[in-house]
Amino acid sequence: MRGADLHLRVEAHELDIAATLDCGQCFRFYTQEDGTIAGVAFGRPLRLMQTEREIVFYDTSTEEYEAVWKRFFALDEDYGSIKQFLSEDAVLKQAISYSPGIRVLRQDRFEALISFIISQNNNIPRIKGCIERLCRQFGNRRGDSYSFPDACTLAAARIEDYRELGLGYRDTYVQECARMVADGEINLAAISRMELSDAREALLKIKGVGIKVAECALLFGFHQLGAFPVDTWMKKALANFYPEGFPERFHSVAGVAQQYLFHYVRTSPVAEKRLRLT
DNA sequence: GCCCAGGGAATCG
DNA sequence: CGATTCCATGGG
Repeated sequence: MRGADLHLRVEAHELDIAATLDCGQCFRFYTQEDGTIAGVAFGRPLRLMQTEREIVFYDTSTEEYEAVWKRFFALDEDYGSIKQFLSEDAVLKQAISYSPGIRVLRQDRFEALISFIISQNNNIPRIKGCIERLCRQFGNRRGDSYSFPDACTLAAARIEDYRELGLGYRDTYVQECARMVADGEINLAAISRMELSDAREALLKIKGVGIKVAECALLFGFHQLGAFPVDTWMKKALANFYPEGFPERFHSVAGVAQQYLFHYVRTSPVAEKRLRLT
């Protein structure tokens, strides 16, 4: 049963799907040879195309858009206000103007948690490959691709079945985390309702989840915009731009700021030069 | 062969 | 407490 193509009038500075889906917060979207971007989220395949004035959602419906994609892309949030607030800081203003269409996605919490366990001491292209193989092995077919597997499936799978995926030592972390979720030892729904500090504490009980992975899961999977992941890139950025520490007044949306900064220092040639100065 | 990649656990002072 | 060290894997 095919849906229609939905044309959404959005300017690129409000939502840039290429930057948003390729700035290290999600790992399941790829740019195709025809220029469209395709991937899977919440078990639903999606193919997109962006022009100057609109984004085309192929083969979907207004119902699916309202129920799933609007929320996934945070199009129900006022990013104008957030960006205006963060732009009070000169460095953030620069990072935001470099890629103003980035938004923090609302991803599935289990998928985000497992994905960022896999991300540790790993690079983005290889993380994407690992997750793709995980989905092919344990997920369900959805058109041309596969859904992200659920906790029960990952918990029940044998460790030998993980080995060919190339996760390295992280495979036991993934299996054990899935088991804790499947058994109810970790209640992700309950963590969703917690305040940030309690949610952090809860996630840190999972083996393979340290501070950085917890912050990523909270920001990208639990939509805690105050979560603030610091990886090797962010360490460089903070040392160069904020030697006195990141401004406290941005704490409520520090994660959003982090994502603009992360993308900026990772991909901007200008930022790269500035980072070399110290 | 080396180093690095959106780090974390185990161990040691 | 902080600081090492080891952990699999692939690309540059």
